[in-house]
Amino acid sequence: MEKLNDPALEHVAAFFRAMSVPLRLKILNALRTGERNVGQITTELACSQANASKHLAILAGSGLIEKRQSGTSAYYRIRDPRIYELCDLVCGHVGERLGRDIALHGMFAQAAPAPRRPARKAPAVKRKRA
Amino acid sequence: MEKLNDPALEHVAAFFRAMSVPLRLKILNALRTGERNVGQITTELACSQANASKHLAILAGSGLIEKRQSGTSAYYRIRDPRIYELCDLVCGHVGERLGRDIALHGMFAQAAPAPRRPARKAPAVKRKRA
DNA sequence: CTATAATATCGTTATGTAGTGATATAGTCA
DNA sequence: TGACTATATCACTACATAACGATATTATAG
Repeated sequence: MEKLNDPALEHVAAFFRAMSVPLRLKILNALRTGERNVGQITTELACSQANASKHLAILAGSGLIEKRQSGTSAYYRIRDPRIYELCDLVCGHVGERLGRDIALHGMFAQAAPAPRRPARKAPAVKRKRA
Repeated sequence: MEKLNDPALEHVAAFFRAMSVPLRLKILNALRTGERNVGQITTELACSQANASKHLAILAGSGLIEKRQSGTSAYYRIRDPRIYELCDLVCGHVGERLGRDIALHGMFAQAAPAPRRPARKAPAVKRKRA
């Protein structure tokens, strides 16, 4: 990594950015056991169809997953299972760091770091933001 | 990673987020050969002191680096060198993907993905944003 | 062609954040 | 003590983007 020029570094950063959203990690996780279409992801992860579609597109654009169209359905699958090695590496690392005494798959549910609030609260006020 | 609850997933995502900014990758890279103080980072990476300080703080907050105060200087160092294994893994992955024919440390400078524009263009217009 | 179903996309809002210049804070030395 | 140095922090702007609801697009079935 030492010898990377700026565009290359941007690609590496973009890769990490693709993995930096919980819902996308959940999607990758769901694809562990095989390909899924958008509807299945929407159901399994209990998110909106629009959101699932968007994040799947982002993951595909980042080269993490691949799309296969079949009729009106779009099936997505992991492009390279080595991604999971990476995830597990990070999980181990993170697990070590926070809660040296708490197992990673246990529940360290006390210290949620900024729970990603749900956005959109006021219905429509047309730019009030004073 | 399969068994992670939401707070844990957020931590993993936060880890990836910390690595998702080119300047921060450069900082980690600069720390490969040993600890550096803020001034050295500022000089080596040709960035502003404020920016260097901020990103160092972010990396420290994410647990990727550690701070050691010495007089007026603040020295930062890598907390766990295994980070670099991870970086190299990703670099290899990214390198494979874009430009199967171009070496990673070579120059694939043609396809810069969103060059991260410099922000701040107009000096001050006081909320015009119509 | 029409209806239906599955996805993708659009317009919106709220929020996060990288970078900047200016300033505050703290340690060192005369 | 005051000047100097190193770092941290502040206020700000520009921009990116996650989530939403609504709509457009596309393919299949009848």
